Amino acid sequence: MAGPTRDQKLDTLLSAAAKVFAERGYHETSMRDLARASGVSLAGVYYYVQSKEELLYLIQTRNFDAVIAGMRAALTGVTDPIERIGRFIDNHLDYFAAHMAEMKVLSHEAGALSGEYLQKVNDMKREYTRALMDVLADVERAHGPAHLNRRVAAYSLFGMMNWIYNWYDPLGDVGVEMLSQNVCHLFLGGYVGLPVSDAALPHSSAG
Amino acid sequence: MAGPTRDQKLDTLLSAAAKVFAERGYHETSMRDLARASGVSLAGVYYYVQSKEELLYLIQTRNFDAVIAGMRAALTGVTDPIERIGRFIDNHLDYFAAHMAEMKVLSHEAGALSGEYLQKVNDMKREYTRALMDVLADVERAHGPAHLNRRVAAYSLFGMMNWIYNWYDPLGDVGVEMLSQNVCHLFLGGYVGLPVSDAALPHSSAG
DNA sequence: GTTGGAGTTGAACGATCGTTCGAAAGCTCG
DNA sequence: CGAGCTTTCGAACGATCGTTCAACTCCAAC
Repeated sequence: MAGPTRDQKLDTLLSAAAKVFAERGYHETSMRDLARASGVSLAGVYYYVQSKEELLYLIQTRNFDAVIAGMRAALTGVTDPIERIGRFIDNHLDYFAAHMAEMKVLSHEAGALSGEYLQKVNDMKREYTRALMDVLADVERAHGPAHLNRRVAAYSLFGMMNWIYNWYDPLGDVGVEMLSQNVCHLFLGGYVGLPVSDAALPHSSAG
Repeated sequence: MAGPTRDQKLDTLLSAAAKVFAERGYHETSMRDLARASGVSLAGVYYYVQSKEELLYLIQTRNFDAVIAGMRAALTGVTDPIERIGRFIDNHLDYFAAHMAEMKVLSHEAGALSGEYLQKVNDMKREYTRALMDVLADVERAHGPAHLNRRVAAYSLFGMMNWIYNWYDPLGDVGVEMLSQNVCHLFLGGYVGLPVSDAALPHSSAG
């Protein structure tokens, strides 16, 4: 019969805030909007959070943490560079599609943070980008140097994946697996220069 | 010796506003910031513009108009579907790199408009997206059906191209031609499934 | 030199913002 | 019951927001 714990209430608040931030935008959203959306009073929000900016920071770091952790788990034990890229893309898009509001806030509201908050998120961004660049280096080691700049390729892939909050509907006629497969094909076909068989993509394996 | 005309002053104001909007974001920017950045008084801004939202609207439509007009011009007379895609990408990235602030505002501040303003920009977006989809249909007619969803491919390309405001520096070591060539290679290699020779890309032609 | 419109301004308007604070309400344990 | 916490809230704070307006300058036309 125990009521919701403090952390659970914070999670509820963060989830409600992410939804409103995603719809209206961070700066357009007032703390009164968040209070209304989460069912507490205006002052009540400040019992769980120190400031509006910390609210945004918590949404960004918690979800970015989950993305990075999922990426590490998806890559451990996988040695084939092509499949490593597939897993990287898969993890990113799966999480994105399952947490559209939070990931839109992470992708779109990057510049709204400042000071230490901004620095910590930027650190995670650097780490995540580095991980992708390392996988790309693996691919080139195995399949010969790509005919395009590695940094351009990496940010192009991030662009493909992060842009989806502008158009993708997880409940529409394009399923998440299809989306992920298409992005894999698009990127790998262009990056390594040869068509990738479906069998090489992680979608065909269980789990 | 004629001083700047009214339209020229409006252009100056829009250009200054685009720069500030790109740096600080639309909602974070106050009309007082814009007044300071453009060298007029706060009230003076309202002599040239009816509202802050109209300011954003003018930045978006004027530049979107230029992108669409450039695309039409770049595509007229070109029949080879692959080269048409190359021209489409080229025009988009060239204009983007040459007007980073304005295009960041167009890409990133899409949801800040409302009412009739939003509808008009959305109409242009639909028109531009349709143009790309038509070119993709041409490609498939010429090279056989692609092994990926056309809509996913189109929005992935827009993602690659529009995301650059997050990382690309036109004055850095990656030139605009290299960026455009890389994106062409990446997209065409993945979309039509075979490597594209440099000769097929519009960069190799004069102009 | 006076009129009249174009351009510009300082000062102010009401509204809304993020945040604070003291008090009230609920809960646990003696 | 009531002491001592956690949790919640109404009300208010100063600041800043977008916008307005009457008044001012400037300059060409008569």
